[in-house]
Amino acid sequence: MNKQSIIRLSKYKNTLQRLKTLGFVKVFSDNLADALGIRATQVRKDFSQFQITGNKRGGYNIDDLLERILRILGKTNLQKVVLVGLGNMGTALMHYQGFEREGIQIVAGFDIDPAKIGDDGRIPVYAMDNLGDFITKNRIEVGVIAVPDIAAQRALDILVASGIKGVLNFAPIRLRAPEEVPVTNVNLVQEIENIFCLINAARAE
Amino acid sequence: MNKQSIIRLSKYKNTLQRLKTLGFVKVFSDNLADALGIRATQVRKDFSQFQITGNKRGGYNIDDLLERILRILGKTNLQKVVLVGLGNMGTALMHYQGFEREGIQIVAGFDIDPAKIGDDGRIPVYAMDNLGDFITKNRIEVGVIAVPDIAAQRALDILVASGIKGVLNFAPIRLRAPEEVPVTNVNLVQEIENIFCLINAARAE
DNA sequence: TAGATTGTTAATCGATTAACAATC
DNA sequence: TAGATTGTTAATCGATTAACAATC
Repeated sequence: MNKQSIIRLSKYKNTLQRLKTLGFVKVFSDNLADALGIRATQVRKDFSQFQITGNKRGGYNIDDLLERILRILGKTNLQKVVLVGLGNMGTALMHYQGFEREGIQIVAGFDIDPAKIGDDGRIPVYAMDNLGDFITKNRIEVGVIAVPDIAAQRALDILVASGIKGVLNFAPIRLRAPEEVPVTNVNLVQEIENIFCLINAARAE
Repeated sequence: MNKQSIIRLSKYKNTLQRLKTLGFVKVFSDNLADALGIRATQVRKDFSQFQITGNKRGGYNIDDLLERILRILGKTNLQKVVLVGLGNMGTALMHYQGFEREGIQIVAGFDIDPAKIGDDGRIPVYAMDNLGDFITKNRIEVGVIAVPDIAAQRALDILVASGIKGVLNFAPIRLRAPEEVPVTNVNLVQEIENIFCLINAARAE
């Protein structure tokens, strides 16, 4: 229901998976709160929202808890995404190991540059013309946009028209999407600007 | 004062720069609100917080407004940053054009891998051993961490010990830093997980 | 039982928005 | 002047936290 709590859900998951490798069997709201730097009440409130219950006195069973969270996060299956745009950022994302490790698979890349099209044996790269069809045929739910600003809205329109359900956008521009298609923006220039701004603000105090 | 309003400040800046290229001379709180998808009162409240005033009836002069905002954002000078870790993400950031365009300059990269050390004529890459000295000597204020999880805390410690003022961290791990050094995290796996989660939540409703 | 932990209700806090006086 | 827009105060909203009853 609440976007913040969904983000925390993903963090609980990571913490739980680590605790599990350490041999932990149960966990208390207090433990998770410490790990995330929040309050224990918040943890219990979050779980309450998703109808996750624990045992008074006994905390939460990690296996049960993880299963519930993974189901809520939609992680019971492999999560397939397509990548649109193979510039610097796109290429880095393509090679980034972290996704596979978390059950996220980039199944195909798309670019207008013919030189980038082909299959190096890992992830195939197709021409932009094939984007719509690919999404429809393979029922892809999530697309990542890593094209230049000017091409971003066009890319999004194709994704939406082909039935995409959600988008992660790296182009530093506000995209127009129908309400039912969530678009999350990652703007790296802005992130760095914010840090300088925080530094400046601290200096001014 | 408020982190949200600082982030918006950066967005106002982008919008204003675009309006300026279109030949606009003045702008109303309503215009900026539309551009950011927020309310006009919020825009005026933000400006009020930073002691930016406009003209009743006449809106805000774009040049004046931009100058004020750029000063608050610390954009009067070139913003120098160092990049620690030249894996996929680090390399992509190194080649990303968007920073230079906004007055952000990656002045050096650092990596443990000797094969990555050198100077291709654009941005020099040094051994990790030189990181601390470089920051101190060049009075670098912001560092970007793009090393693997396990190396991230160590990298941060060096940055902090050398007097860094703020950090952007791509390692998917919570780093411990002194309170006065803001650390902003970008976690791409988490961003994609959140999208899937939003999709799932929508389906459940 | 005594102590510890959950789950929920009520209070608090902070950020956004509505309302409106000031004024160009 | 009439109309439009700013700047601020007060109301609202949503999210976090404190308090505490339930109970293992």
